[in-house]
Amino acid sequence: MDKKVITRMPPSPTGLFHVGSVRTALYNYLYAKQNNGKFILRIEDTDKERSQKEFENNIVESFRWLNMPYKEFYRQSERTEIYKKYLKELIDKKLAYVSTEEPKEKGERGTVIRFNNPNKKIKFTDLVLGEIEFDTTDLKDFVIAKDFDTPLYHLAVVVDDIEMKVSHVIRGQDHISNTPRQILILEALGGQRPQYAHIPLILSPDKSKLSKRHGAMSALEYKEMGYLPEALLNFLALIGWNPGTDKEIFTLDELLKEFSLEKIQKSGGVFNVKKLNWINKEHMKMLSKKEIEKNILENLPEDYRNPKVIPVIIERISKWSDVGEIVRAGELDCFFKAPEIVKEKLAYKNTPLNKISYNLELAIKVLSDLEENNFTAENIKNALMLIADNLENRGMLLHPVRYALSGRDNSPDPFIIASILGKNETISRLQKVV
RNA sequence: GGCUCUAUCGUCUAACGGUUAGGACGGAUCCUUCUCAAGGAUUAAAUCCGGGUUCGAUUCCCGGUAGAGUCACCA
Repeated sequence: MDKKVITRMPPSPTGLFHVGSVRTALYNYLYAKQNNGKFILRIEDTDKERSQKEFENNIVESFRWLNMPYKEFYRQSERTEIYKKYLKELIDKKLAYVSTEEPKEKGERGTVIRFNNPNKKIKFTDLVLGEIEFDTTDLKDFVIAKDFDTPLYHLAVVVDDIEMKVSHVIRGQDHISNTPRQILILEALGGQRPQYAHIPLILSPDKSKLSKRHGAMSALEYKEMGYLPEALLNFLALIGWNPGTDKEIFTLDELLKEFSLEKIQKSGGVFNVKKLNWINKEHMKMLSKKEIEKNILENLPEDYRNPKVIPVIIERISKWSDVGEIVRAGELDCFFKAPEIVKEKLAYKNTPLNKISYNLELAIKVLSDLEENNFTAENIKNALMLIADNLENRGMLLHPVRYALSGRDNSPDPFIIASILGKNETISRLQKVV
């Protein structure tokens, strides 16, 4: 009978929950859930100085946004008595000792509790990296607690993993050198060794560990930027893992089906925002019309909230905050107010202006013949193309019409713009220009 | 520097020891209504170096080199 799979995510609330941790959490979550196991969130706040409630809130909120529910929640700061019990046991068995020493730095104490290092070789099999061996001699008798009420990281982690019956420790490779220390404590306590899986780090474009100066780091910043949580998860999952097939777009459910520890990469992967944007766009395409509409409208300034412009916007964005960018760039202005027209820009290549204005009058004529309720992009296109195709170049008609309506060098095509503006406004803008 | 780990296109990656080394993002070119966007097509682009083992190494072994992580009374 296999033991129950229990995984955990142990962030310390000393900063905003960042994307590297999101991926670690995701792998832990997926592995537990696909094995009918249990996923635990454990706040590692033993450092009273650096831990802050607002960061804990940020962690919890991140999990909520990402839709990764955990079955149990713990705070190490509430478990002091438990650590104390184990600490005493260690000391009773002479596996640790109270050490009185000269403080080397300010803030250091005169007495601390040190682990009695047996100075041996520790070997373990990592699920990602394979066999790994460390000589723990150079670790010396490391400190495991400042006093009985102030346990330090390694002690707290090991005690909790024993108490919570954690079966798989899935964490970043930056923790690999912590593993021998923790195994030492684990053995002293007589606990059962979990399986270790040290996953590759997420790197900055310069290949160093991801850091703040390379852009957004915290999970919730991606929420602010209007990324979809499932897309972020999809993207992160693919750094350091792949299904072995060509499939790249995954919902959380699909990830749950396909994820496996065996296919995790050994070396670090660079965080590539362009790929994130592409993945996010693919996820946006899976959204219902209603959801898309709601999100775009929310990101539009109030006087720009016309549902008609949604089709124009959706094909130009890869995340919701891009809506604001488009507005700021003035790309939507022509739908809401008459543009400023520069006469010289009206001409297509070197077509003389009198020829242009003649073509424009032709356009006004056919558009006037269209019924108000038939004024669709499709019908406008048909009507205008009839004229344009008889010209030596379609641009001789299409360009001035588009420019007259938009006042921009680059814009959506004239048919879409006209259909959004409506018959009256379209014709009035064209007439004004003529 | 010590310890540990890693090494395929710019990036993420695929390839029972035998493939024209495949896919995706990004790039370039072209097409699709003048421009933009979206879409489609095409294309450039990689096995770190040197030895072994083998009939045959991207793949296995060794050595270099390069990179990363870590060396707290933080986690």
